[in-house]
This record gives sequence, C-alpha cells and structure tokens, in this order.
Amino acid sequence: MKINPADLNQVNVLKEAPLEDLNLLVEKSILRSVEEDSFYFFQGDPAKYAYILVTGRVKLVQSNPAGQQVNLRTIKQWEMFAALGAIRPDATYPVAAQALEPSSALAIESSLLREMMQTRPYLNFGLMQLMTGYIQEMQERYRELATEKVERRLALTILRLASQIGIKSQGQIELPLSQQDIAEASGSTIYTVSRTLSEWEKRGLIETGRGRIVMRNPHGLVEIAEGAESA
Amino acid sequence: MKINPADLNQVNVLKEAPLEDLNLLVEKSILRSVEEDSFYFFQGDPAKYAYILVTGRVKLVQSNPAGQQVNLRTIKQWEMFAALGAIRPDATYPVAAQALEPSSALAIESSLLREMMQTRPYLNFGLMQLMTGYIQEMQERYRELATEKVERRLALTILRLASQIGIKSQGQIELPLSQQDIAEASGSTIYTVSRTLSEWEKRGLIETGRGRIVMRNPHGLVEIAEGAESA
DNA sequence: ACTCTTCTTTGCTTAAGCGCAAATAACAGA
DNA sequence: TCTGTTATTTGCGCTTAAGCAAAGAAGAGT
Repeated sequence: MKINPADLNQVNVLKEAPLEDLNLLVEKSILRSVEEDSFYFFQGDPAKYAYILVTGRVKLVQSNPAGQQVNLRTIKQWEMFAALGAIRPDATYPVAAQALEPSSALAIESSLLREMMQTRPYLNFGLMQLMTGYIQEMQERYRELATEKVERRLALTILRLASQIGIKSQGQIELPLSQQDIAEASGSTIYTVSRTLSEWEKRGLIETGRGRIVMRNPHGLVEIAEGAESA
Repeated sequence: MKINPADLNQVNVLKEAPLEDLNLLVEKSILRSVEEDSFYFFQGDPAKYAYILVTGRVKLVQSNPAGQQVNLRTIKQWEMFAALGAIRPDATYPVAAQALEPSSALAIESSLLREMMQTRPYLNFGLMQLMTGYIQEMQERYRELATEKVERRLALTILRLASQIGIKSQGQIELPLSQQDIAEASGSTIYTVSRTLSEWEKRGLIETGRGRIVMRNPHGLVEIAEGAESA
C-alpha cells in the first residue's frame, strides 16, 4: 500500500504541516502492518519509533507485574501514538500497543521527529496540544476511578469512548469494543460490565452484541454519568 | 520579598534558560503570597497564569461534582505548576491549587509564556519533559488504582511522594503530610490509611506523627509495593 | 496552664463488586 | 451446515475496604 502524503494533514499534530514535511515523513518512514491482536510494541521496549495509524484500530494498554491490564487509550485512524518516546532520547514505551483489528501504521523514527522539532514550531505546538489533552483526560479518569461507583464510571467510560472512537451508523453511535475492552478501560471486570450493560439494555439505553455496543439513548447515559441514582 | 532571577535556574523547565530570560520573567511577573489552606486558583478558573513556587508547598486537587477530591500532585519549591494553561489560549484550570502551608509563588502570565515559547527551544523542550513525566505518572497511578489493592497502593503512593517531596533529616526521609492528604493521593479513606499505617508502624516500617510520616525502613515498603503478601 | 480545634485511632456494620463456575450464545472457518 | 473457539451471561459466595460513631491524642493560641 502507498500513502498519499497529503492525507497526513488529517493527523491532528500535523494539521499545519507544509506538504514538504509530509513528504519527508512518508519518505523516511516505514509502513508497518500488524494483524489482529498482535503488537506494534511492548511495554518496556526502547521507544525507537512514533506511529501514525493509517488503518484499523489500536489500543494502548499497561500491565502490572501480575499481568492484569488496563486500557489507557484507543487509537483510531490518523491519530499519532507513542510520540512521547520522541521527547526523551533514551525512553522506553510505558505502554504496549495492540491491534484491535488488522491495521497498519506509519513508523517514524523518534530521532527524526526530535530533529524536526528543532526547527518547526507547529510540531512543538501540536505535540503539546496532544499531551495536555492526555494529561487532562488521565487526571479526570483517575479522579473518576477514585471517587465514582462502577455504574457511573462505566457510563462515563462509554461516553468518552463514543466520542473518541464511536462510529456513526444510521443516526446511532456504535462502539466496536468487547466487554473485556470496556472492563479494562473503566477499571472493572467483565462480570460487572456484563451485568450493568444487560440492565441498561433492559432499560432501552443501549443495545449490545458480540463485540459491539450501540447507543440507543445517549442522554440516558449522560444522566447516569452525572449522578441520577438508578431507580 | 525579592526574587533573585538566578534562582530560577533551579526550576527544571528553566534549567537552560539564559539569565536575560530569567530577568524578563521576574520583571514581568507578580509574586503572590497565599496563606495556609487558601487557593492560588480554583478548578474552572480561566488559566491566566502559570506559577513557579518560591516558598512553601502546594497541592493540586481535583473535585468531582459531589465535592470529593483527589490529590493529583504536590508541588515543592522551584517547581512550575499550572503551565498547561499556557498551551491552549482559552483554557481553564482543570485542577485547583491549594497551599499546604504559607507559601509564595511567581505568577507568570500565560500569554507571556506562550510568546516566549515561539522563540526559545529550551522552553518547549523543558515543558515537554515536564508533560511527558506527568503523563507517565498519571498512567501508572491510574493502573495502580485499577489493579492494586489498597495496601500496595498506599506503599506505592508513599514511596512516590517520598521521592517527590520527601525531606531528608538525619538520614531518614520524612513526609510532611496528613493522613487526609495520603488518603486523597492514594484514592482511599482516612480510616483505611490510619489502620494501614498503624500496622506498618507496629512492624517498624515507619513512624507516624500528627501530620508527618517518617520512613524507618524504605526497603520494607518497597517489598509491600512490589507484592510480598503481608504475613 | 487551659481550651478549642483538628487529626488520628478503633470497633462495628455494611454495601459494592470481584471472581469462580458453569451455562449459553455468537461467530469463524472449513 | 457443522464444529471449535471465543464472548457473554448469571447464580452464588466472599472479601475488601468504605464509612459511621465516638473516643483519644496532639497542637495552636490565649
């Protein structure tokens, strides 16, 4: 497959990049394809590349020593990920990147990115925007995990994921994620997720299927997220 | 009180700043003093200033709608805080900054910082280093909260705080924080914190006092943090 | 030295949700 | 269409730690 450099303007960080920079990036980078469930990199690997996702979906996960994992973020097309490694010269990835479906991504050498940052203000700004967004989101999620009960956290998680990677189909938003993914993203378990989603389905808020969730009544979810006690 | 511009080199982000920039910063900024328990700013205020803490200690807290709060970070002397607001022109503070003790900080206009970033690579780099550090820490803490039991999380929290704001006195590290603070930093409650610390004190790992914790046996804490089940 | 306030401790109760086990359902590939 | 695999559901028991209440301890200020 070939990448059209101009497409890279869809990447948030590269919104303001001149075409010659996009050409440079495509030329100097490698396109990696990764099959479902395989990894772009593992937690602890030297952070040699930053990536731009070209097709498919990827999740960033972090594991504890016992192997339990949490989903920190789900990446969709034309999102940049693993860019933080480019900041510190000898960094290792603090997370692993696993493909949720067959996918491909442009692998950019961290050193190239670092070099480009020296002379391109738009790149610095773009990366900082990305980072501040991450920080704020993580701070919120941390607070939610510390202070909110599971049901509300689940609603918040699903709403957040819907805005980040939701797919609109015939007026409804669909979330192509398994309950396992939801559990790992919300800091809960598949059992509790299943029970809660079933309950919501009965109430007509959502519709569930194997590996997907369709939002029937987003407003109802917002109400749960914001604190209406369930009857 | 007067600030000696040269002192600002102790600020991580400004390690490589030339003296003229430090002069500029001091000249264009205001020194704000804030008494114990008062706030530099509240969550949701327009992010008009970034700060450099000159004396005292400050905590960054985030509250949920019900008013429960979590401690996201404790700031010590010569640390920069609230710098993220400088990135996005119309940002509001996502956290509140409350003084843990009488303190003073240099208030730098966000717009000034933003201007300076245009032409000073060291500033961009310094801020990015700061941000990547935040992101990694928040990701870790999020994972800990999602996957670890309270005792281990408490050990991890205390070790982390010790490295960030611990005070060395006669060979031992002291943490000048109340149990309330620890609870809010670890995502637990004062009751559980009290019980756990008492237990640790019995085992000789720490020494507690009103508003402070002295680490007697850091290695023992590391063992708990890394997973040795308590006997 | 005394008082008031704030922080810490501890017993007790309880709710939330984890997690095993086993059944059922959905889908993929041949 | 059949079969094997993977995802979801549900009953049930159990653990963890939250949270109330009340007592005790440590400081701060006068």
